[in-house]
Amino acid sequence: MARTRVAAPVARTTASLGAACCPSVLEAPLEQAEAAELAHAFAALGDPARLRLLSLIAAADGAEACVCDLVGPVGKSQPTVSHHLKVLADAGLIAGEKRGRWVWYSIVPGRLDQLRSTLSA
Amino acid sequence: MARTRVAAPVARTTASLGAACCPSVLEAPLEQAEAAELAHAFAALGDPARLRLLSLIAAADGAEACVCDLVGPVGKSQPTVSHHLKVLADAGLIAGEKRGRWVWYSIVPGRLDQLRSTLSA
DNA sequence: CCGATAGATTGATGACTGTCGATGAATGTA
DNA sequence: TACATTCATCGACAGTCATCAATCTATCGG
Repeated sequence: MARTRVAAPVARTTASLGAACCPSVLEAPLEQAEAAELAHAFAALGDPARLRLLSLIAAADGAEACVCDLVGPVGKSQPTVSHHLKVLADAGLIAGEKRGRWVWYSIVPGRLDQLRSTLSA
Repeated sequence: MARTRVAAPVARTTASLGAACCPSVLEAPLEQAEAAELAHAFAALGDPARLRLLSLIAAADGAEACVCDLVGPVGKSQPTVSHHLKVLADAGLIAGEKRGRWVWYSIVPGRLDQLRSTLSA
């Protein structure tokens, strides 16, 4: 791998979250705002291309990937991939870090756990 | 009275259930078909009204609710609520059972767990 | 500087989605 | 039978979304 990895992509801001951070869908009726926030995140997962991007990033070497490594495998044009990455980033699921000419995307730790916890009773 | 649920998710005490049922987003790159199937389910969760419907059903007495009990709280018209319930049912998240004049919707056990498991590493 | 590369942004387009009023099909009640 | 209730379906409309070609910005190598 010719590209040099410099630093750990993301600094964990908090310890392990997931349980007490966010409302559960099953425990009590959701407020409008809670539902809107959650729906925004799940909608980001509601596209096959974005799920594949997530899994490609997670499975990549060092758990990070640049856009150029994703365009081919996901089978979409570069602007489309860039768009989907932006949607995922806006939902807090991934984060990009520019290093040289490349932008390295990695999965935001804890965010998926957060969503996962909202699906348990 | 109490719904005669099918004998689906019972003897799965080994490991957290769902571990072997469906692909994880984070473990290996998803195939197109897997991604499409998962995205369909997450897309169903990607709407505030549907999340609220889920939580209303889960929190209802007996964990089931008829449409007439949902229209008011969710704040949408009856056809719209009916539409959202259909989307949730098509995603396998809820199931409806007609009893008399009412259709009682309940959350399909295990389906949310299944989705939840795809979000863990 | 110059050309090449990585990636984001813009603009256009076709498809899909959420929404509601009107209507239809079942079911229960007087 | 006639009427009311419950819910699904239909038709229409406005808004959003996924997609790509073209373009723009930033970075690197010479």
